[in-house]
Amino acid sequence: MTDATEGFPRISSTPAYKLVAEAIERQILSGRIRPGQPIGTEAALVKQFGVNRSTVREGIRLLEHGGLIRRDSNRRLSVGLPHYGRLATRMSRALVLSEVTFRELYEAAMVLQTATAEAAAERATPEILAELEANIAMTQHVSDDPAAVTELDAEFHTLIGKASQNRVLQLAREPTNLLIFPTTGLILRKIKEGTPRLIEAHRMILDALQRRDKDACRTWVRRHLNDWRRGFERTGKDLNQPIDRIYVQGEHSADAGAA
Amino acid sequence: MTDATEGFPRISSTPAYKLVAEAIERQILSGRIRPGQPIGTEAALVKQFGVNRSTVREGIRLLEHGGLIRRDSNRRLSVGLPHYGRLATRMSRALVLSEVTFRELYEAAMVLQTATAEAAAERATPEILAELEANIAMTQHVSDDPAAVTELDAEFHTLIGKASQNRVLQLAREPTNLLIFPTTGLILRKIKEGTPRLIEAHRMILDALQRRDKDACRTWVRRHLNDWRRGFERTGKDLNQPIDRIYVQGEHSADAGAA
DNA sequence: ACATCCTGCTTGTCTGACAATCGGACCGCC
DNA sequence: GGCGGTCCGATTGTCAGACAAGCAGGATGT
Repeated sequence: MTDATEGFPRISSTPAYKLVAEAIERQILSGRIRPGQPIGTEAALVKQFGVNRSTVREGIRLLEHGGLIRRDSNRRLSVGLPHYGRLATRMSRALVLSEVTFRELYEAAMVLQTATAEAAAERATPEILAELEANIAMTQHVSDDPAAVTELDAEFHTLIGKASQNRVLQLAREPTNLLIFPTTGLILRKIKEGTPRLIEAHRMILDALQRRDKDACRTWVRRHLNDWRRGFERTGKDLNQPIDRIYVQGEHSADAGAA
Repeated sequence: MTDATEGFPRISSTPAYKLVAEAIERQILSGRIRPGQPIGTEAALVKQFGVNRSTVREGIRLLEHGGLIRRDSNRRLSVGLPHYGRLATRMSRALVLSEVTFRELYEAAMVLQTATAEAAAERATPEILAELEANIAMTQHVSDDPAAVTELDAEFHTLIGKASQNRVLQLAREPTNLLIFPTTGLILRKIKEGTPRLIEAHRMILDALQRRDKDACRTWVRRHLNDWRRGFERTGKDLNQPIDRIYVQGEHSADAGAA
C-alpha cells in the first residue's frame, strides 16, 4: 500500500478494438479519408496501431457494420457512404422491438408521406414521373397477386421519396414504409376491393404530381393512407396493438435484387 | 449473350462471423430471447456454433454495435433494446456524409417539428409540461451563455418529442434536432437578439401546449424555426450548402459523464 | 459471524498458423 | 500480337492455443 503504484485511478477501460474503431472513424468523419478511397490492409493497420490483427479485425467489424467501411469485390477495405436502406431497416427494427403501436406508425406515416408528396409535387423530374407511371402499369398488370402489388406499392412510395429530392425526409420516411408494407399485404389478401382502390389512389397521386398540384397530392395521399387504416381495422386488428414482431427482418437478409 | 452463363446470381459465400451474427439476431428478433435476458458466454457460443472463438467474437461485435446486445457491468452478454440516441447519431452521420443541404434539413425539420408539437398538444402530460417549464426557466437563467442556451434548446425540443408520445415521430425527428443544434449555437453567438426570441418562442409554445391549442402550437413552432433560418442567413451562410462535416460526432465519443 | 484468500470463469489481447481467393506476372500457343 | 493457362505473392477468413486481469463465489482462518 505504501507503494507508489496504489493511488492511480483507472485511466480508461476502453478496450483496444474500440479505440481502433474510433480512430478510423475520426479519420473518415473529419474528411481526411474520402468515400471510395481505400483504407490500408489489415496488416498495415496492425503496423499503424501496434495491436494484434484480431484486435484490428474486431475494430473493423464495427465500422463495417455501421456502413462507414465497405469491402468491395476484392475484399479490400474502402470508405463507403452509410446505406440508407440498412439504416432504415435498423430503425424499423428498433421501433418494433420497443413495441410501438400501429397508431403511432399511422400518425407518423400520415405526416411524413403527405409532406414528402408535397415536396415531390414541387420537384419531381420527368424521369421519376415516368418511373412512377411504369410502376402503376406494372401494378395494374399483376393486380391478381397481392404480394406483388404490395411490393410495388412500397416501391411507389419510395419513388415518391426520391422525387421529393429531400434526403432527410426520405430517410425519415423509409422506416414507416418498411413497417406498413407487410400489413398492406395482409389487407390486400383479405379485402378484394383493396387493390383497385390502391391503384386508383396511385393514379390520382401521380396525376397530382404531374400537375404540380400540392393540395390534390395531399388529399390523395391522406385518402390512400386512410384506406390502409380502414382495411387494417376491417381485418379485425386494433390500431393500439404493437407492431407484430414477425414483420421485422434482420438486416442481412435483404438481398433479392430488383428483377 | 447467347451464353448460358448470363442469368446466374452472384455467388456470395457469407463469412462465418456474419452467419453467427444472423443466427443470434434471428433468435432475438423472433422473441425467443427477450431483452434483458442473458446470452451464453463466448465459450458457450463457441460450442453451440462449432466455430472458433475469434469468429464468435467478430460476430458478437456486429450485434453489440447494432445495439441488439449489451455487456452489462459484469461484461456478460445480454439482450438490449437498440438505443434511440445512438440510432439518431448514426442517422445524422449518414446525412452529413451524403452532403445533405441545410435546405433539406430545414424543410424536414419544419414538417417533423410542427407535427410533433401538434401531437404533443394533444397528449402532453402535466409532468412533461413541468419539465418544459423548468427547461425554460433554466434557459432564462443562463441566457448569457450561448452554449448552454443551445443545449437547453435541444433538450426542449427533445422533450416535446417525448410529450408527443409517438416514438416513430420521435425517432424521425431526433436527427434533425442533432443537426440543427450546432448551428443554433453559432447563430446565438453572433446575433444578440437571438436568445430572447428563442426564449419567447419556447414560452409561447409551452403556453399553447398547456392550452392544448394545436394551431397556436403550429404557428409558434413555425415561427421559431423561421427565426433559426433567418439567423442562419444573417450569419452569411447559404441554405443550399451542405451541412458542415464538423457537426457530426462519432458515436463513441459521447463519454463525458454528467458532472 | 466476519474478513480474507484462493480458485475458477470469463473476457481482452496476443502469437502463430493454414486454406482459399484474388491480382498480376509470366509463359507457351495460335 | 493476342489469347489462354499457370504460377506466385498478397490478403482475408478461420483456426488453435496461450496469458493477464477482473470478478464471483466458495473455502479458510480467526
